[in-house]
Amino acid sequence: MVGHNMTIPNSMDAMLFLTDDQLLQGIELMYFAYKGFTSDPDLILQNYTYGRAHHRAVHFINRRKGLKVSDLLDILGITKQSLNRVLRQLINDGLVESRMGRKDKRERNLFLTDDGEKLERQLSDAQRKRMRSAYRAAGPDAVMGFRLVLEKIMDGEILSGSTKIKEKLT
Amino acid sequence: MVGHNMTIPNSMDAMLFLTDDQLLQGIELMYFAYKGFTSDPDLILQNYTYGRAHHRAVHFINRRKGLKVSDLLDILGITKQSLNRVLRQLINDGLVESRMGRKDKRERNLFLTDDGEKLERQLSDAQRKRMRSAYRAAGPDAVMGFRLVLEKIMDGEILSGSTKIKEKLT
DNA sequence: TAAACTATGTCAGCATTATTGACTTTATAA
DNA sequence: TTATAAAGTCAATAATGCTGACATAGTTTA
Repeated sequence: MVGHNMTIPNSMDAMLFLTDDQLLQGIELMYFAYKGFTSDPDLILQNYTYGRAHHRAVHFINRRKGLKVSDLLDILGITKQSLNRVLRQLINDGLVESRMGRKDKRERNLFLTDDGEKLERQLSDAQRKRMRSAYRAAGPDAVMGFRLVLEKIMDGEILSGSTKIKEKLT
Repeated sequence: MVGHNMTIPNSMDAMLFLTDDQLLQGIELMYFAYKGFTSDPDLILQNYTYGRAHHRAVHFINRRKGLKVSDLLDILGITKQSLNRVLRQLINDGLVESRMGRKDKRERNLFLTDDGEKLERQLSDAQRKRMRSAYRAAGPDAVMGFRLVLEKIMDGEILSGSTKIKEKLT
């Protein structure tokens, strides 16, 4: 008897990595790895009045210096009301600077201040340290596979969401 | 000039996958892939009064049928008060059954009811579908690398947290 | 130029999911 | 029998998301 949600392997050897159990293991791996992935920055953030949402904002402002508010909204995929709360705190606390657009004065370009860069580095150092040791332990070939699978997992998301994200990533 | 947070490659070829930029790309990849990874179940859950926390509970009760409440707490890494709210709803709604332990009557063993299994399958189908197509597109070697890197990312987390999780995973 | 649209910001209210702390009930162990 | 353990509960609080409504300034278009 084959349940309706069971994968039926056509060629056993080639499809073994696609059995339901393999997929469920991958799903749990994603869950636990993501937990580990965020745990170091989360610990650091406890010393501040900031949370994960602040980390994300700071990360992407650092990576795409001078990006517009609307760009950040597209990247994060949240509402402007949600982002605004976070951004307002960061700006009031002097970690982020919001400069009026030069071409279009309605736009605001976002930058990290020196203090903002300090926090970004602190968070990034912790997260990169874990990634580096994982990459090193797994080796270059594994890293290629890791990246490839993650890109494929993203793919559907990007198509169904904002198409601009892919450009922003690279 | 080399900043204090720059990786200094010893042998250029071998270390290229460990540059700060490569690591930051990996970090963003994790972020976006996780978003995609949760997006399908999240959509389904909007038709119910449930959220991601319910999904997790249902997933692990299905995967480790009859597990104790304390096991679930260890796996999820949340407080019993947080879990209790979610579990109470699932039990009241008839998706989860809580049976008194046979050896130790203080313990409660958790099971999905038929309705619980129905929901689990619905959520799991969506998530596995995305994983399957990603795995298929990336190929078996990439999947091996993917799994290896995720395990390494987890490692630190497990050591610093509940050691029992690793047993529970396999 | 006047009207429509765009980018940003803000207020208020609400939902989900997490936290801490205090306490109860029941059952097992010392 | 007293101490410990597993589970459940109440109350208060926090972070982060949402919707809806609205304001202000600047740009486009008719």
